[in-house]
Amino acid sequence: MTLLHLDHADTLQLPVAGVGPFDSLHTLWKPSHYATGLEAHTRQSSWRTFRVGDLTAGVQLRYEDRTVIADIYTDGDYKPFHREQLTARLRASYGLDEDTAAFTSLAERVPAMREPLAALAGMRQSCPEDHFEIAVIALLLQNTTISRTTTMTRNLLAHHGKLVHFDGITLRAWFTPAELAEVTAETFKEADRLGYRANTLSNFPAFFVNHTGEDLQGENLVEAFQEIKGVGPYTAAVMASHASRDPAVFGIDVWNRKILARRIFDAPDAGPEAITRRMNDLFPGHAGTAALYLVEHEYLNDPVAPLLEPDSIGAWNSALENTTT
DNA sequence: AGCCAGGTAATCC
DNA sequence: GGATTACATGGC
Repeated sequence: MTLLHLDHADTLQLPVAGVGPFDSLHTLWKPSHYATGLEAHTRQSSWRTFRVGDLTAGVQLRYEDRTVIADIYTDGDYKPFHREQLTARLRASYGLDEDTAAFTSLAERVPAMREPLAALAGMRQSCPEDHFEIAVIALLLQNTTISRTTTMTRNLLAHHGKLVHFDGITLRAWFTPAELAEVTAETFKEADRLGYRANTLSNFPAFFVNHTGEDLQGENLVEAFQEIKGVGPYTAAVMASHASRDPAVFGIDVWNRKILARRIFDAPDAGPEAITRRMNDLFPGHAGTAALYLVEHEYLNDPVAPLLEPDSIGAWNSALENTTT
């Protein structure tokens, strides 16, 4: 795969709204998130790629004086509307306009939340993926292990995405729905090893080409997304909670079910209804945020994809650039 | 060797 | 309706 070099095009200053705490490290980097190659993090700096329309952008992020500073690197004509789109995308992706005060005051009354709050206060939900991209992630999480999810993600991005270099880092970048529409279900199955998900993924490009952002406004998103064959309640809830950033919504699965059962019931497992009811009782309107804090705290001391040390970036770059598939 | 993974749809009664 | 089962694949 060719390595695309991105040039510096802009610097965005993104002030964090409100006056409450802001945990920049755990907003930009989530200890529970698996490795995709789409982002890299050190304690001081994060790098992430975005597809914005026709543009491929690399972004370097850091935090100073209550402001997230984003250096933008691109592969082509950078226009004022790209600046607007990226600004909106970054503010939404990292919840820079969201206030955590209402959640915090609820959480302070719940013993199970004492440690997560102490460690993570001011953390926002992060979702740099757009609707299409998070749908692909949620699909690849269905009924399989993280190890296989990681392999399938790597295959899809290596075969159909891009490889870019900017600001000293090499990263993968997503394909767009239009680009993925060119790929057959047989390729998804045989080359990308998606198994039965191959047919579902083939349904995604058409849906997202036909439903761009606004026309899903006002719809019941959890229902709307389930119009796609292969997308059920779990995948739709993940998509909807990220699309709407509704702090009350969370997709419950075998993984977070066990984590939440342990934290709120002190039991190894519990039924999904019982967990949902209890979370809503404890954190009315903010159960999704509460689940986020409990899950990230679970992984805080043993992250799925640990932070990089600055002197290991060379090895990171080589690993991505030498991938042959 | 089987069982099970950060589910879903089809097919039973 | 709710309970069961096939669906791909790979790791333990």
